[in-house]
Amino acid sequence: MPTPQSSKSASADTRERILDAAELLLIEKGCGGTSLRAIASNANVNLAATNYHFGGKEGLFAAVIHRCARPINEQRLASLDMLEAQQSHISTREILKALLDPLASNNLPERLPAVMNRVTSEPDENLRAIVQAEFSEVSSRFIAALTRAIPQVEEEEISLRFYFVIGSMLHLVGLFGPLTTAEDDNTRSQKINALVNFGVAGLETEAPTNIHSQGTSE
Amino acid sequence: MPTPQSSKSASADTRERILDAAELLLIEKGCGGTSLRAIASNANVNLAATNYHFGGKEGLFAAVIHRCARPINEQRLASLDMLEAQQSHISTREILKALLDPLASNNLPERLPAVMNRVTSEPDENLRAIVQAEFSEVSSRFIAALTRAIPQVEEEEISLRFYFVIGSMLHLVGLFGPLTTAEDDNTRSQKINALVNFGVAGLETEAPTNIHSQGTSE
DNA sequence: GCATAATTCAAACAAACGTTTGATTGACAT
DNA sequence: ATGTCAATCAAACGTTTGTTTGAATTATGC
Repeated sequence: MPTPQSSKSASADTRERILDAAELLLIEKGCGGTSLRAIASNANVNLAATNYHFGGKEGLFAAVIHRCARPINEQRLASLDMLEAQQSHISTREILKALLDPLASNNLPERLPAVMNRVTSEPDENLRAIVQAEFSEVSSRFIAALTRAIPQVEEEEISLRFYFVIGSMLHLVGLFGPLTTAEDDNTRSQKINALVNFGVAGLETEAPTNIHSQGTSE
Repeated sequence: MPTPQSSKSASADTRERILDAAELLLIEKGCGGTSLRAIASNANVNLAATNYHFGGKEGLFAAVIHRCARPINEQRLASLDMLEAQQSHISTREILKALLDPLASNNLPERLPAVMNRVTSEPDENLRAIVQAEFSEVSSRFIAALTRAIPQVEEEEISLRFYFVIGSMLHLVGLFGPLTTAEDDNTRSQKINALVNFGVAGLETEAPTNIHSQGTSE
């Protein structure tokens, strides 16, 4: 099992071509619907190269996830670091913008949102664990920041509402379309902004959760 | 291609056993990860029966989706009908409760939320079309009701926020766990209630969507 | 009871899958 | 030049896939 690391010049091209093709097909066909043969064909490499460089199908998709998630999560954490260094109290809106604005930035890999949307709903146990590990720091850091920003809501409720925002985000990037190469970035950032507004209001609401008959039905 | 309709007595058992097994495996392994052999084995029927009764793998999963989605969507539309018949103005909360409370009701097929969560993120084009057709009436009816309930927000924005709620809902039912047979129904309805509160606040917010620098970053 | 149709069954089909093998190529250091 | 190792290649491995076939079995109508 060689599993070589990225050497400087020789096979770096092949590795990235494989990752590009795998990323594209993962978005279009999903994880289970993408074969190593299709990846190798689209990447113009030999079939065996996929196993040679990534050890197998699972290792390949893990690499795709890592390559996609790392830069956006680093940007999120850097934005949060900057906020926490500059001000003592951070608003909910600032936190959500640090979390969501990177999705509208076009200097990031464009297909990133689609990969996230596809891979967070994979049934495969191992892939789910990889995704969870990739996002665990972002989750805990942002939940902690939101808990400080919204002291009137208890942490457990904040945590739940944070996952509501994540769900909205994933659904939204799914609506971006599977291949939004040159989609109107203006429209995209408008939708991200709408999600920020939606999330701020939802996170900060003090509506009682233990009431039994808030509506008139029943 | 016989594709028989459900005859009264004979093969109804087989059909439902196949649907049950397919539903369970669809939740656990996803659509692409489930083989007809595994379904037939778990259902204690012959492999060929799956193709005989449903015409193929795609027809089988379409039947699973239909059997799962129909009762809950009928309940949603019935609740909305009742609200619209009884009162001239309906609150956002009442509408969201009509949409989401069925997920906490335990007299519905329990595995329904998990099926929805799994199938709404399928890459397969045909399955996505089936799901979309199954939910199109619910979507349009509830968006229309929300537009009337929240006149201060334009319809396009309401539509977008509605899909945020749907995204939160799907993510939440994913958190319910893949097999929540006897999970604490109390906990589940509490989380649904939290989602209602979150959605009401997010839907009704009048935060401007065209502002350029609401936060302090940048 | 008998004919007719619906259903179940074991068996096989071709195709596609992930993975492995062993030879061949290329680059680079000595 | 030569020896060494990383990288690419064609080819095949054994499984598993969805689907089909034709006979056997069961239910149904007369």
